Amino acid sequence: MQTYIDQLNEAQRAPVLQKDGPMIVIAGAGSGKTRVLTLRIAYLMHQGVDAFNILALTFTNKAAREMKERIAKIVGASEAKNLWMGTFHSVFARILRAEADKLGYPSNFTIYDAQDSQRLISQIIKEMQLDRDIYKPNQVFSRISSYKNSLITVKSYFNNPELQEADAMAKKPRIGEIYQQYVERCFKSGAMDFDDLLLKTNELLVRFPEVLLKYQDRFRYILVDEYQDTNHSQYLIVKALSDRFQNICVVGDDAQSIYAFRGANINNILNFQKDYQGVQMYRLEQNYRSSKNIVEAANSIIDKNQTKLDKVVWTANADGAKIKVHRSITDAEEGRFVASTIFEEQMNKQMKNSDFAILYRTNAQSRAMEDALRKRDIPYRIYGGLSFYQRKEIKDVLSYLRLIINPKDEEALVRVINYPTRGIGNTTVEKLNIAANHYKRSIFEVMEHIDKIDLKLTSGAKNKISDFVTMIKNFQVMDQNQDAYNMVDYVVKKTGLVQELKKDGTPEGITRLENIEELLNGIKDFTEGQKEVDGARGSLSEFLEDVALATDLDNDKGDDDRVALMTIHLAKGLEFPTVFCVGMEEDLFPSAMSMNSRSDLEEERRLFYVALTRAEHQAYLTYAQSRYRWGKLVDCDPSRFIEEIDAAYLEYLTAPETNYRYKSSLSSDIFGDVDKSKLRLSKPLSGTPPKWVKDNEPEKPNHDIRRLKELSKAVKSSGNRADYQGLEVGQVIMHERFGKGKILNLEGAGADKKAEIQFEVGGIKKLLLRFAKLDVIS
DNA sequence: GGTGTCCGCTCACGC
DNA sequence: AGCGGACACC
Repeated sequence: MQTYIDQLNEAQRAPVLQKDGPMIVIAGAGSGKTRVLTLRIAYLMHQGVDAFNILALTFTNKAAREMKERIAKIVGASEAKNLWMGTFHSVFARILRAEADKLGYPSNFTIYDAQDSQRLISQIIKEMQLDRDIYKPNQVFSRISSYKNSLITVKSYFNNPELQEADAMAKKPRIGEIYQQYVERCFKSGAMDFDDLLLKTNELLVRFPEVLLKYQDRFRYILVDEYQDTNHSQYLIVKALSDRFQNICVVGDDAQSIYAFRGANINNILNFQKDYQGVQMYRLEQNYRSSKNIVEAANSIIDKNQTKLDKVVWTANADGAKIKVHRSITDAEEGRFVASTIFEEQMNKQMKNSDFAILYRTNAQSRAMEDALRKRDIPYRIYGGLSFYQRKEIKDVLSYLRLIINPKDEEALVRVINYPTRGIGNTTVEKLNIAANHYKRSIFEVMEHIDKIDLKLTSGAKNKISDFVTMIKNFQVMDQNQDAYNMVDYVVKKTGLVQELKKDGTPEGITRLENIEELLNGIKDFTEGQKEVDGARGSLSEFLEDVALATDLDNDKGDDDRVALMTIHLAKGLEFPTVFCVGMEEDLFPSAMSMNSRSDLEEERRLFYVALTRAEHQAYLTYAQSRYRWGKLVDCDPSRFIEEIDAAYLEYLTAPETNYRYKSSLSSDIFGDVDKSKLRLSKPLSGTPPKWVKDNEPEKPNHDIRRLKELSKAVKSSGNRADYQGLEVGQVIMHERFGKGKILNLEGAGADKKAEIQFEVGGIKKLLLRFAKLDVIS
C-alpha cells in the first residue's frame, strides 16, 4: 500500500490520506484523477472500511470496471468485488429494482431508451391530435426530460403557473398534458426512462425515510467522479445519501463541464463548499498527459471563459510539437488530409492505428472521415452515433427479449407484434389498444384473454393473437432455466426474424443478419462472463439490464488496433498520442445554437478545451471551407477557437488568411521567410510549478500567468485594432504573424473585403480582412 | 391487411 | 443524404 502512496505527488496524496469528512478535488485535465480515486478507495479499505460501505459513482461503466480492476490489484479481487461502483444510472437502477414494489413498479421494469420515449411521445401527440410541427416530439421529449432532471413532476408542473405560462408563451400550452400522459403510459408499461432512474430514486429516498436510512447506513463513504457533470436530480441523491456521515468526496473539473444540455449544472461543483460544513478543497494541477505546448495552448483557451474556478494547470513534460492547423476546400478533402497524415505518421514514427483519434462536434461528421480512411485501408472504429443496439434489426431482437421479461412493455410489443408479419395489423392492434384502455389492463393481458372478450375480431385474427401469446409464454418458461445466449439463439429463429432477413437477400439484409450474429457473439461473451460473477447466471434480464445502460465505450475491449472516431463528448476522460480535431468551423464548432448566450459559448469553449487536452504529443485542428450539411453544400468560416489559441502554440500547414485560389502562389513561401520569434507575444511559461495552495486559502495570483495575460491583452486589444471596414490604403499595420506591412490596395466588400499588403518581411500578400488581425500603426 | 412509393424532416452533444 | 411515416394501391 505504502509504495502506491509514495508514488503520488504531494497534491495527489492529500485527498487519498484524508479519510473522513467532505472534500472536493479539483482535478485539471490529465492530472491523475483516476489514480487518486482508485488509491483513495484502496486506502479506505486498507484502513478497515468495509467494501460494502463504499459507493463510487463514475461517468461510464467502463471507467468503473477499470477502476475496480486496479483496486483489485491492490487489495485483492475478493474484497474489490463488494464495492458498489458504476454510473448513477446503473447503480440506482439496481437499487430501484430491489425497492420497486414500494413505488408500485414491477422489479423487472423495462428501461426505455430515448428512442422508445420519443416514439411514445410521438404516439401521444398523434392521439391528442396536436400539430406535429408545433409539438415536435424530440423537443417535447427534451422539455419533459429537463423537467424530470429538475425534479418537476407532473403534479408540481401543474402547481407552477410560471412553467405553464412559459410553455404557453412558446405556443405549446398542452405540454403538461403530454407530460402527464407520457408518465402514465410509462407506468402502465412498467417502464422507466433514463431520467426516471434518477427521479424515482429521489422519490424513493424522500417518501421512504427507512429506505433512505438503510442506504445512508450502507454507503458510508461516497465518491463521485466528474462531479461537474451532475444534474440537479443527481445532486440531490448524493446530498441525501451522504447527509448522515458526510464522508463525501467529489472529483471534477469545472473547465470540463460539457453536459449542460442534459441538465448538468456547473454550479454543483462551484458551490460544493457551501453544501457541506468544513469542506476540504484540493487541487490537482500538474498535468502528466500532454506536452507543454498543448497544456499551455489549452490554458490560453480556457482563459477566455469568465465562469471558472481558480486553477493553473502546468506540466513538467517537454515542449513538444506545435498544434498543426490545416485548411481544406471541402469536408472530403479534410478527410483525405487526416487519412494521409495518419498514414504518413505511421510510416515515419512507427505509430499504431490506436494511437490516433479523430474527434468531431457532431456524429454526422464521421462519414467523410470514414470514407477517407476506408480508401486508405486504415482500420477504424466509430464510437457512439447510431450505436449497435439502436440499429433496427437489433432493436427488433431486443424488443422480443424485453417483451419476454416484461409483457407490459408496450413499446416493445408494438414493435414486434407484427414483425415479421403475422397478420396482426394496425386495425387489430388499435382494437386491442382500445380494449386495454377500457379494462385498464395492458395490451398483452387483453391478448391473453382474447377468447373471453368480444372485440369484433375475426376468428383468424384471434388465432393469430393467441399464437403470438403462446409463443411469448413459451419463451418465458424457457427463460426460467436457460441462459441468455440459448434464449436469444432460439428466439431469433422461432420468431422468424432470421428467416425474414435471409429471404430478403439484399446487401442490407445480409448486413443485418451479420449484425444479429454479432449480437449473439456478444451475448455469448456476456453469459460466459456473468457465470463467473457471484449470484448471476447470465440470464436474459441480466443481459437486458446491461444493454439498456451500456454505452458504446463500455463494450470496447480496446484490444484491436484501430483509429478511434468519436464526438468530443464521448472522448472525455480518454487520451491519445495524436488527436485530430476536425470541422473547426463557425456554426459547427462552436455550434450555431450556442452563439446566443455567453454561457452556451463558454460551454463550447470548455468542449474545445476537452478536445485539445485529449492529446498527448500532437494535436491537429482542421477545417474545411465548404461541407455538406443536410445534403447541401454550405460555405464555412474557420472557427473562432483557432484564433483564440495563442499563436505561439500554432503552426499553420496552410495559409489561413487567404482564399484558396491564391494558394499556389503563397503556400510554398509563406513560412520560411517569417521570423516567428519576433512575433511571439511572450515566451512560453517555464516549467516551474506554480505554488500549491493549501486548503481554502485563496489562490495567490501567479505572476507568470498574469503577466502573460496582460501582455496578450495589451497586444490584442491595443485600441488600434481597426474595424477592418475602416482600413485605408497607405496605412501601416501590424499583423500578428507577418509583422509590419503597408496596405497597397483594398478590394471586395463586406465579409469578402481583402487587402493587398506589402510586408517588411515576406513580400506582398493578399489577406481576407475578416480573418487577418491587423493593428493600425500609422 | 400487406406492400410500395413519396414526402418531409433532420445534424447537437448522451445515460 | 438517409430515414421513418403517411398514404395509396393491391
